[in-house]
Amino acid sequence: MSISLERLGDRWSLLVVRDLMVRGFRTFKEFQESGEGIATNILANRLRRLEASGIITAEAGETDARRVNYRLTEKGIDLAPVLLDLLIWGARHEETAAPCVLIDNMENHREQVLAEARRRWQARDTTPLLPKFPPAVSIPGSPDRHTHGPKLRRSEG
Amino acid sequence: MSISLERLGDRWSLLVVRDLMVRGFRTFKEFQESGEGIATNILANRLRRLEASGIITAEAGETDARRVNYRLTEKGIDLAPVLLDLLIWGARHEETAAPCVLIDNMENHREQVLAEARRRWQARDTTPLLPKFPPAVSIPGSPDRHTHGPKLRRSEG
DNA sequence: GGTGACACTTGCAAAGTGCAAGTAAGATTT
DNA sequence: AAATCTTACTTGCACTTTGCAAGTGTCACC
Repeated sequence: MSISLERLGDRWSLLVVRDLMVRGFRTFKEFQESGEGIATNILANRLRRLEASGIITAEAGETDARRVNYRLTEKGIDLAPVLLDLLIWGARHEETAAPCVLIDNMENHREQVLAEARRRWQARDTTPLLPKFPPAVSIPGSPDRHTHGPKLRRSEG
Repeated sequence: MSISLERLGDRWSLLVVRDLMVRGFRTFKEFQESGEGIATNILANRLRRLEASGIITAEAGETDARRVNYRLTEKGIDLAPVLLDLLIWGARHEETAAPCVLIDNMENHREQVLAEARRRWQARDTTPLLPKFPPAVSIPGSPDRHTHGPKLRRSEG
């Protein structure tokens, strides 16, 4: 586990992976403007490190050669469970923009969410897995639940 | 998720949480001598930050007042899934000391491993969840599988 | 062939980190 | 009760990493 933290144990690396995975980012500019406020030199450095670790790949754009398209490797997409758990943890214990329903959804349909993330990766489908935020992610084949109201957290009693 | 990384996004914080959770550490000295090589000032700083974030608590030892016993809070033990996934990811994709069987065990009995971690936390049971390494963790009520031989990783084909 | 977009570099100040040494307070030994 | 030891830190200092602003090189489009 300490080796994992050697690769990912900083403020930015996992955010880059997340943006690739759930927000469908592919280019330097998208990361830069994502609102997280990562400095360009750090971003460049992290992209290189992630590439060196085999977590992402970089390839020149087809239509526009200036563009560099970053993409998760299999090793990278295998980080999905970590990201999901971090998201759930943050939503449960910190102030977050993420609505309860969405989190519940992710906790209850964990395997489906992960499968969907992997599917999109494989299909090169860059539709964001998580929307801006209000609308809940809809898992194909899972019954929709109502969209409002705070819910008791699992382990609060 | 970015809030999660604000709390835990560095080289050491999650290692401290892990040592509390699976190695049964409780004191400053144990962390210091754990072999990971954390500097004492950084350790002190991280313990304070984790405490400020409500992830751990510090209380004076009962028999020896010099001793400070650190303990995970509920918020802290809720990081168990993150740690488990990081461990599994590292074992699958990086060189690790952890034997395949142990990892398989953890992947296949995820919920049981997490339940066991929580149980020990609740019971203040500081027996390490993960042994030194060779012996595999035995989950109560789960059939033992044979202990040797490399196994195919799930997503390698 | 000039302009602008994109993906970076570079320079520099500020913050964070690692190491060695020191300190304070409680326990233990004599 | 004085000396010593343990534990949990803090301090000082060199070094590294980060953040911000500005600059550079390459390509596409007009």
